[in-house]
Amino acid sequence: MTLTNNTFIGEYAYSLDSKGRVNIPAKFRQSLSDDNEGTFVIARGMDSCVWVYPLIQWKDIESNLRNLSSLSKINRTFVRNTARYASPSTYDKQGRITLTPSLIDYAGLDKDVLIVGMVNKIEIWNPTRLDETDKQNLEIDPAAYDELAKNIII
Amino acid sequence: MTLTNNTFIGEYAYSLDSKGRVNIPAKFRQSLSDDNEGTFVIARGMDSCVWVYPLIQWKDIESNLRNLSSLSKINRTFVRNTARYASPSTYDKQGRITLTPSLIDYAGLDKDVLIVGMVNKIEIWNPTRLDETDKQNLEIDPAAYDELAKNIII
DNA sequence: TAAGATTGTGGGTAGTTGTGGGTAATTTCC
DNA sequence: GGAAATTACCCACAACTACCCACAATCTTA
Repeated sequence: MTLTNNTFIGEYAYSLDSKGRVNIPAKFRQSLSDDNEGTFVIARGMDSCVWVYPLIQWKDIESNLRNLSSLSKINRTFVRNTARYASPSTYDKQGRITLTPSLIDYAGLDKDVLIVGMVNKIEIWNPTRLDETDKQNLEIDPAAYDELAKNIII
Repeated sequence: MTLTNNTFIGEYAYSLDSKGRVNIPAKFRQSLSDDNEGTFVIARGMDSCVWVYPLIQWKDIESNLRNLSSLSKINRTFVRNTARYASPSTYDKQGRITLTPSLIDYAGLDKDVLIVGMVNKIEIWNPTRLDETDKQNLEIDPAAYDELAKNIII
């Protein structure tokens, strides 16, 4: 069964090898539309994880960044922080992408990693860090959930 | 994998040699469209770094500058500061461009440099200075940053 | 249940990339 | 016009990356 294109759900426990490669779950690869040419863009997540975008999704972000004038300091900072840690990565014949040392370090990745579908992108986590993040998020203000409920129907 | 033409993302730690040459990352060179004829224009960045534009991108900037009337003092200052330190540089067989002593001095470049993709241009930094700039930018008004992020879905 | 196909993981090899230095051509200055 | 200094071009090497092959475990299908 193939879901909508470029849509990722589910969780997978995979491993990062000595060369910095991680497998992209077969289901995710099948969901990736052909115009991505087997390519993702990896970047720093806002939590301490790696974000993996389909190439065409990233191109949208890129074209938004391109329209920000560098005369404004805040624009420069924003573009730099977003683009700096991003890098394209095409999966190999075995279905793996290669992560950059910088991102492996940022997300604190070790051998065991958790791959999480986030609908329009993918997250790669150190399982321990995800646990910790989960615990912190239990303390979320219930009012924030109410705010969210206005925007989404479940 | 070829991304969009003349688009640069990612971060690279390279070195400036005794002749003032820096390598342009292979991925950046591959992204450069043929009509640039292997040429970049280097200029003073607005932060303390060197800006590197693809030639055709620079030509756009030039034509914008051309349209600024010299009747206004700020226009004159801006045009002068932009044009004054700019100079074209074609990469050699090894993929390196040569920087001018003036720009090396302005950006405080030493042996180790950091090359940052800024989507439509490239920045060359002294790593120490970039760290300092990063720290200063943490004090940026978070509201302004959020405002910016709101318009770009990441 | 058995055979075949698919999926995740590990490692070897050849080509590419970054870096240093040498030589020839060009420019500058006296 | 000639010498010195600068610039541009070329070669060589080491490190790294991307590609390829192999195998084991799992899932699918007959």
